[in-house]
Amino acid sequence: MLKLRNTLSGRVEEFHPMREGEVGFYYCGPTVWNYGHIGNFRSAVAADILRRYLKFKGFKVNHVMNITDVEDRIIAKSQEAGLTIDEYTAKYIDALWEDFDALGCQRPDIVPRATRHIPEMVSIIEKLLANDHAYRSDGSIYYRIASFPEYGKLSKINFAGNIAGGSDRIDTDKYEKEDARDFALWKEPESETEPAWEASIGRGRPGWHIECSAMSMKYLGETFDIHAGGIDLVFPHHENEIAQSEGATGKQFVKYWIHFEHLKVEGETMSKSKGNYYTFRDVTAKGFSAAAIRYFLLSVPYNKQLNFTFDALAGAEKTVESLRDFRARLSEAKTEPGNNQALREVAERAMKEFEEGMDDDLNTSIALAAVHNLSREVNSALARKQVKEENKRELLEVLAKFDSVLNVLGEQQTEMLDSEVQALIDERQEARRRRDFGRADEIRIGLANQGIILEDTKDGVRWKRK
RNA sequence: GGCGGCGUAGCCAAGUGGUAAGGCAGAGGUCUGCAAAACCUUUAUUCAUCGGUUCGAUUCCGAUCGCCGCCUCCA
Repeated sequence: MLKLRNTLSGRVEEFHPMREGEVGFYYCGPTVWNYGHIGNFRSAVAADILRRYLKFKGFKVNHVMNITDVEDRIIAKSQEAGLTIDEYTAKYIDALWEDFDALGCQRPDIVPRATRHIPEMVSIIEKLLANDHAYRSDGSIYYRIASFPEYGKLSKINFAGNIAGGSDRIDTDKYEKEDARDFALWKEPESETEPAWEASIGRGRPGWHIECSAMSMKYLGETFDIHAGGIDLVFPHHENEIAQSEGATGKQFVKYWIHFEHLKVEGETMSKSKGNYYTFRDVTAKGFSAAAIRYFLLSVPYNKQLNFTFDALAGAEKTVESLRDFRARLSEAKTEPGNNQALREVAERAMKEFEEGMDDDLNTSIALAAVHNLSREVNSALARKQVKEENKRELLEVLAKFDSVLNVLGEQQTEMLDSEVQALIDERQEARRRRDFGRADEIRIGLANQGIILEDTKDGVRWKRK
């Protein structure tokens, strides 16, 4: 039974979807203007693991991920560049999909964009105006937080001694609001050139929060199962989504709120001024593989802060390589017919431990320990020729099942060596038979320089690309 | 100032009121012509510090120190 920590209750709860066998899953993805830093991908990979594990458990997942493209900073930057919103965001969105693919994150089923859902947002704002959850002021429309007593139920923020009381970070004079906490649903354009839409509620553009209410409810219904995102979105973004959605429909908006913890870099906050701000592409440019980055990012449960260091990443690189070697070794192993009962039990236990770990609020550390234990025990059995045909088939299935969630093993190498290289390998085997080790080593070193690593085993020569 | 999280071996870290998972790195060994890979053994008398509760605490409580996050659009 899958259990998840629900930010709403603050507890780990059993997960039961509203509809048998089917899950509505909305993930607040990265914003375009700040896209690409390695922290974005901790969240993206965590969302991917959650989605993949739901499928592992047999659920059909309707996965929606938004890309915010109407937001003050995007508008400012696109105007600076003299571009439309679509022109400005296009290259970031392309880069986002490239990086998603590289990291093995499945693309969502639906990727709605705010600019394409203005009527849906306007419709919610009309409802909120009609039932007094919203008011007009100075050409803009604001949400009246005083009208929604449950406001704060997600973030548990204490407004008495905080925002309402006058945190010095709130500029109360900036807007004509009834209450400093109230937030914009619809903003009047400040200039002629600013992007704006004509609507029944007036000419303007949406506030940041309304898009997620509109788009998630459009594709997943007024109440849906899981809404996920980075922990920094808890307040105000998700809190405001609840106020908007529940204010408009009178129904519970989301059953399970899941929030992904942040990444630290070398024990500190990642920031440009500290010089420890890395994008995914910075890291791959240093020679680390996307698979290793994915492995590292998922190696610690999503609800824990993870400390990003290059030492740890180098470790992840080795770990992924050895898991890939393990799968290759197993699938290439020459086995005899039959079934070794002890190994059947090893496979069953690994599957059980993997699933128990993942069921416990997606504890990937436990799940990976199960994978490593399996790898060690099976490698040991392989060395002793104890793996039979049935075991091999079953163990490869178990590995494939694990990797349907983890997705770090990648495609299996099916490539054939070209005849020239194969001839060298044959020549080396012949040289070894003659005990001409000078020639044998010469060939091995030569091929290594071409990126082909040879390993001598009892069953012959294995090769792999470095 | 308000609220929350964390501090476990060289590094990344899981975890629990009953005596410290897993990975990387290190050491020794097996195998090998030598490697590589793999396997075996080994690496924290101890879980930031100081108190308290308890038969027993790394785990619960309190204090202290350090780090991180949210409190305006930052995953």
